[in-house]
Amino acid sequence: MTISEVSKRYGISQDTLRYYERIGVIPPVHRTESGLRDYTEEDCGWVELAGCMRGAGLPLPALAEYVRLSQEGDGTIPDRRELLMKQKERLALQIEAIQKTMERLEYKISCYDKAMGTGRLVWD
Amino acid sequence: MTISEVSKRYGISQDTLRYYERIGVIPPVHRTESGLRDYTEEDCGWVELAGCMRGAGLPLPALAEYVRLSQEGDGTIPDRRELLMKQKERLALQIEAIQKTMERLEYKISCYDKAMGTGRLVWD
DNA sequence: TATTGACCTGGAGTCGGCTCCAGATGATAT
DNA sequence: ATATCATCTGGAGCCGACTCCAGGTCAATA
Repeated sequence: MTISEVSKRYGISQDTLRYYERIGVIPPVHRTESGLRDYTEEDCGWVELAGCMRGAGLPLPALAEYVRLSQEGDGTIPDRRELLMKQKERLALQIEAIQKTMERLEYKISCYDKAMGTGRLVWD
Repeated sequence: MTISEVSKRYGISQDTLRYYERIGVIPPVHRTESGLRDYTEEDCGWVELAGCMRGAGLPLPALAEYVRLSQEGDGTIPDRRELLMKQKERLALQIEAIQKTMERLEYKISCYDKAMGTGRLVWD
């Protein structure tokens, strides 16, 4: 699979795909004899994982560390588990913060709704 | 209230407080005769709002726009409502993405839990 | 086989969101 | 009065995550 196909498939730019590979967020991708990237399904799996994690705002260095550990073999299983746990907790906190903010926004919006009836805004 | 007090109260550095004011994420803060910042409770309200919104990852330019509109008077009420709605929707999407990622992490972690019993990792 | 379009690398540039610094001025304690 | 500490401004620097570019190679088509 060419880089342009992978790019379309996951909505990640070619530049970003190369960048991810460079910094180790995905392991080295298989190449054709002449040196062009030729993504296997496994390569794609890593791309998809990176896309998912990045979509949630996980820091790339954490992801790169996970990939590095994975390449290193079964000895790193506990470390990898640990890493994933930490990131999960980070995300849980983040969700909390976002929910608090959403409630706040909803409250404000309700004030604006009233204001749009009366023309005057109370408690902004 | 001095900037150092406000900084402690909201856990936002003095530099960041000045920065926020500079880019309009909070409106101009009241000053003493000699030009030192002297935050009123209203000023603090804006700081607190900014802290909450950036905690959820809201882009500062959006926040600045909101502040600008607020300074402009009641004529901008519909615009402000619109702006808040948009950001709320952005946050809703973000929560979805994060939840998807968390499920994924949980699944992976469960695989690692099994792996740590058997010594072998299945389906990483 | 000549051209055109996709892909390569290494490095530079961009953008958001801070963070740090220098040099000046204000406030406080001895 | 003086030393020390907080605060001021404007500007530079930094970090993460891309994004763009130049100059070169590879591949498909006429």
